[in-house]
Formats: sequence, structure tokens, C-alpha cells
Amino acid sequence: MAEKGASSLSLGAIARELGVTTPALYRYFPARNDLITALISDSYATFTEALEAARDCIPSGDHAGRFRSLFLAYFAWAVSHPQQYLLMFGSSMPGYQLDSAVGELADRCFQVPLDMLAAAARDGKISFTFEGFHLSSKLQEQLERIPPNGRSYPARVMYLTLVSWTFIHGVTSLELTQRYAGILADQSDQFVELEVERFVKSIGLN
Amino acid sequence: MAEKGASSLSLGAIARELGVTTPALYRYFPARNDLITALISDSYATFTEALEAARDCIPSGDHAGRFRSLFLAYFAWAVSHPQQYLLMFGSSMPGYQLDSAVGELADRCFQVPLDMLAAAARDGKISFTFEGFHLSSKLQEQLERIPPNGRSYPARVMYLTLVSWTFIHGVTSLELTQRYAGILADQSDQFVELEVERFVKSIGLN
DNA sequence: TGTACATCAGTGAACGCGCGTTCACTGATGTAC
DNA sequence: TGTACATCAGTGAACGCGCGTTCACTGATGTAC
Repeated sequence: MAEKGASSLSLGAIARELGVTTPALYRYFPARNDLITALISDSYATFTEALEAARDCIPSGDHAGRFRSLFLAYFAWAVSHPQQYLLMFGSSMPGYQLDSAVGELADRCFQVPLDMLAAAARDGKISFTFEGFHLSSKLQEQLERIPPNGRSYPARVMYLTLVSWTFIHGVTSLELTQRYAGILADQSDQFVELEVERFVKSIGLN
Repeated sequence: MAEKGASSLSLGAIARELGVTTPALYRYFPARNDLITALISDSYATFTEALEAARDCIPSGDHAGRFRSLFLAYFAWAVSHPQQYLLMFGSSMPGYQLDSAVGELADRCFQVPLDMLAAAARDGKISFTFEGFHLSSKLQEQLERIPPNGRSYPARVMYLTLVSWTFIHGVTSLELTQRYAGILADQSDQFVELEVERFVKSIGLN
């Protein structure tokens, strides 16, 4: 299932991976697009599970610990499943039309860090506020509205989740496209750990 | 030159953009690979210029101002040249073999924020240190070694440049692949500004 | 100034290749009597 | 238990299409005498 080549997701490549000939795939999927949709859905499912598992390794009271575990797992999973990560979060593929059902899976994945930080905020374990920053009311509204599932979250929780996600996706993306190659060499895990730690401190998560 | 479609960088598409037929391109480039290399090189050149211009808008003593200007320009440029940004920093394209000469251009681009933060550090305008963090000596060495051009930079300057770059690439990448669509809507610039500001404060840049 | 020729950007048709897709068919497994 | 038939996963050959590339050719621009 896991491949190594770039986005060379040809039917032939997939079939070879499974030890079958190309037309055999048509017994399971009506067209290439559906096959890829299935691969993406599958990736979201196992990725979300990996994140939840990492979270549940740490007792629910230890918010900072859960945060670390969660985001380190994010990076580690992506590094060991590069193809699948790019399938979910990479730029759109040549002939592929995104299926609308995938959106929900993406939301459920985003929900994991969101709920985690929401729990921490509820317990008063996040000291970050927007004090001293210029937060437009329009953005605040936007952050409080349309949380993935319908429930509303405090703006700062949503904001911090977005920031964390953005950063971890940034590292992951640069790592997978080998942009750190000349600079960090094989020390990128270290880099992620350090930065996670710095983030935890900077928002006063404990 | 600027296109809109995904990585549908066919010769036909490029030729159409220029109002020519496909084989006309072979008068200027021996093969598709060279054409794309040229496009990437061109992107790096104009992108680097845009960053330098943004930096030079602000007097050289105002480090925080330069930092803001630089990183906001990064995001703005990418948003208005999505295709070119993905060409430089997206995942590798189907049939394209990266040219080795591009590496130098990438380094020169990275140099812009690096030199900026180095100047700030030299003036004592960055209060961040690794105190309180567990920085392995191996990573420290790695950070001080192999700076793009040969000169060596303090580990914390290199580190902070990497962090900033990682974050700004993260936002950019998620914005370009429309992953903020349901959450930030058209407020993503605001989000970037806020986060740049938070970063400036968190490392005590002034 | 005018003619003859060279240069060269760009065209249209054609090729080979890979990929997604279809289809008739094989061969094994399972079920009915 | 044994034969006859249905089911169905998988195959091999073939198709159409798009794309990168080649090539002979056109038509305009510029230069030599």
C-alpha cells in the first residue's frame, strides 16, 4: 500500500504493489478517481487513529504531555508514510477530482488537536490570551463560527490549534520534500521536539 | 507566465499561455525538463527580489519592522503567484528531474531572512536563547555548520530562521491548497499578521 | 534602389509512449441435485 | 460421493487519448552586392 515514488500514482504502480494486473482493480473500483478517494480516506482513518493513540498514551490530566505526544506523533507518522501524507495534504493531483466526502474525514482529523487544546483551556491550563494583539472582530467571529462539527470553541483555542497545525504541517512538508536536507540533516526530529517545547512554553500550556 | 491550474504544467498549457504552438518552445529549450528548470529559476529570482524589496522598505535599524515586512511579503507573494510558489516548494512533479543549479538559488533565497535575523542578533535585538531547552550538541553543530554560503551563523539565528521559514511555509502551503477555506475564509492575512507578531514578541525581537 | 539569398521564428502533421479503460475469456471455487 | 452448473477473481489483448518530441516546411525579416 505504501509507495515511495512521488505522486506517480498510476494504476499500474498500485496494481504492481498488490501483485495484480491493472484491469483487476476495476473489479473493486469503477474508476481511478474512486480508487484514489479510497486511498485518501484510508489514510485519514489510520492517521487520525495514530493521533488519537498518541494522545491516549498520556493521562488526560497532563495536557502538555498530550500535546507533545500528539504533535510528535503527527510528524513521525508523516515521515513513515510520506506518500499517504502527501495524498491528504499535498497539492492536488493531476487528474484527480476531490470527493466531497473526504472533507468530513479531514475535519475529524483536525478535531483531535482541537479537542485536546479545548480540554486544556477548560481546565485553565493555557495562559495565552489575545491581550496585546490586534485581533479584528471579524477574525474572532470567524474563529468562533464554523468549528468543524457544529459545537463552538473559544477563539483562542481555535487560533492555537491552527497555529500548531500550521507549524507541524510546515515542518512535515519541508521534511518530506527534503528541504532541510542540507541544514538539519537527520536532526529534524530534534528540531520538532524543540519547537513543540518552545510552543508549549510560549502559550503557557501545562 | 503565471498559470492557475494545479501542476498541469504541460507544454501545451505553457505554449497556449504564450500564444504559440507547442513545438515552437523547442526553439528555446531542448526539452521539457529545461523549460521547467527555467521557470523554477525565474520564480526563485523574482521571489527573492520581492523579499529583498520588502526588507528594504524598512530602515535597517528597525529589525522587527523588517522581519514583519519580509514575512508578510513572503505570504503575499505566494498568494499572488501560487503556481510559481508550488513550483519552488511543492512536492516534486511527475516527470521532472530537479536541476542541481536550482539548489544555489534556493540557498540565496533562504539567505534573506537568515541575514536579517543575523543582523538583529549582532545588534543584540533578539532576546531568545536556548536556555531552558534541551539542545543536543549534535544539533547545535549541525546548525552552526553548513550555512548556505560558507559563513557560519550562531545556532540560535539559524534556528530562528528555520522556525520562521517553517511557519510561513506552513501557512502558505495550507492557504494555497485551500485547507483554511472553511475556517479562516478570507481572514488568512490577518492570521499571518497576528502570528508574525506573536513570534516577534516571543523571541524578543525589536 | 532593387534583386537574390540566408536566417530563423513559428507551424502542421505525424510518431511513440504511457496510461486509463473495456472486453472477451480463463480457471478456480463453491453450490445444487 | 459424484457430476453439472453458476459465480467470480483475475488475465491478456486491444482501444483511445494526451503528451513530449521530431521534422519538413512556410513566411517574414534582414543582409550582400
